[in-house]
Amino acid sequence: MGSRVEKETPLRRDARRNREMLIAAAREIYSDQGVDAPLDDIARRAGVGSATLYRRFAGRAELIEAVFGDSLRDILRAAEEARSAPDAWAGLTAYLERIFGLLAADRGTNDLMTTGIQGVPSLDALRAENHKTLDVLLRRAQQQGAARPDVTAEDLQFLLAALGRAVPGSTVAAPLAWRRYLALLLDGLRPEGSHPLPAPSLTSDQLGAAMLQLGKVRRPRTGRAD
Amino acid sequence: MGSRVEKETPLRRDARRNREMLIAAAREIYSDQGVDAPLDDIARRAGVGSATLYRRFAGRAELIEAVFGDSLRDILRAAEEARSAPDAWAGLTAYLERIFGLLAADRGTNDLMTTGIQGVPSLDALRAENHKTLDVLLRRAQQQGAARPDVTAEDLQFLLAALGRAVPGSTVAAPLAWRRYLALLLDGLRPEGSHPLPAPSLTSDQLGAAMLQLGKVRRPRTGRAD
DNA sequence: CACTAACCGGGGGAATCTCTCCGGTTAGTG
DNA sequence: CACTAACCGGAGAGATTCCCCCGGTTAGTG
Repeated sequence: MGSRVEKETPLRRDARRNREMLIAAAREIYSDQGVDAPLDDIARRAGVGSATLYRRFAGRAELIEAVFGDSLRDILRAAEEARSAPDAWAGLTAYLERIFGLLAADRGTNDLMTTGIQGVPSLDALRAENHKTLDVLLRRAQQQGAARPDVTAEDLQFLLAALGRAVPGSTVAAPLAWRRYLALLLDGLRPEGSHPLPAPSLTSDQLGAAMLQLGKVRRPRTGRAD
Repeated sequence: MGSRVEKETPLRRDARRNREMLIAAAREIYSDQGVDAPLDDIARRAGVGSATLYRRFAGRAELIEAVFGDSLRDILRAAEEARSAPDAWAGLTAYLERIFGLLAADRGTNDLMTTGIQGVPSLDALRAENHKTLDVLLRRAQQQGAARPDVTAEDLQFLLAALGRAVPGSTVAAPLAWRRYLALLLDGLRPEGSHPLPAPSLTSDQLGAAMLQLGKVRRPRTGRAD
């Protein structure tokens, strides 16, 4: 993986152009179909052969990194910013609303944030930042009496992934339905009328394992002969 | 798809035996891997050729029906029973706990109840009964002041599917973690400290479409969505 | 115990997807 | 404008999975 010196051999103009076309095509297709979309589809959409795709990117993870690197960095910055809200609950709400908006708008971003995709450096950074943000805001909200004290950042991450994963389904018919479910989730996090939670929260490692599983869902086929 | 069952031609003994072996094998494999497991795997586990499987069952849906018919009928009865609880909230809680227990224990049942698999008659009956149960219990709980008035049965079904879909992931590392998340969800449904919900609830049709999407991870056929 | 309709498993075609090989083409330079 | 290293796309190998065809086998009957 050590191709740290790409600068000394600049790509020829046609190669560079194809690389851009591939990234643009991947961005569109990922947005519609998610990051599991066939790589051949992406190559075709870019108007190049599949060999060219594999020549420019070692595999799916590297293409994802190229496509989402920038937008993930944007989210990262938003997370950092959210942490500075004086009213922690308001900050948490705004942050989650922003995240859900992204999950609803782009299937690829959704896959990235709700499953345990491995091998994308920017994604690891985002996950760490996301955890930190939720942890900080939740703790502060708890101190401020706005959030129930027995809920953890891992709980929030799990629920975010679980709900987020379902969002694209509802988005087809009702683009803004996610607001309703996020509001319901948030109300469950408030201290008023809360009942003690059973079972311990997931550990960070357990959460990672759970999210890895979330991605491994293959589609059930039921009607084959149509 | 008129599969008029001809009871007048009873299966030969070897054929009947193979049929039972196939159902038993499918039950085990579905439980581990979900209902999208390769049919060839099931045939191999049953010790027969794949042709035998296709000879006994028209396709995946018919095998699912044969495997889960009985257990689905059990759930159906439990639903009917839950509706008669005097304390609607207690009934609702008990019902959801029962459902989540099943979703956590069996991946096949999970697929059946959290996605929009088509072509399985028992499943359609179960979905109808499930909706009715949630609707009745929720309304009664609202009248009794135990549930917030602005939540609908469709909301509950959506959240049930969304959370249920994520349960198997957490089950690997922490078998009882789902209790925690169900408790959190339930607290969000209580009237104390609830805030008005934005956006309208999904309609029944929209919910159906959303659940259909939950199962589909990959793109449809060549070209358009079906 | 012989007969035959029903049954059986393996093998293979078709579709899909990942990744590589190879002969032809082109960008950039002297 | 000629040269060549870099680049290109199509074709295809290999894997996976659904589904059916075909020649051999067996359960049940007279």
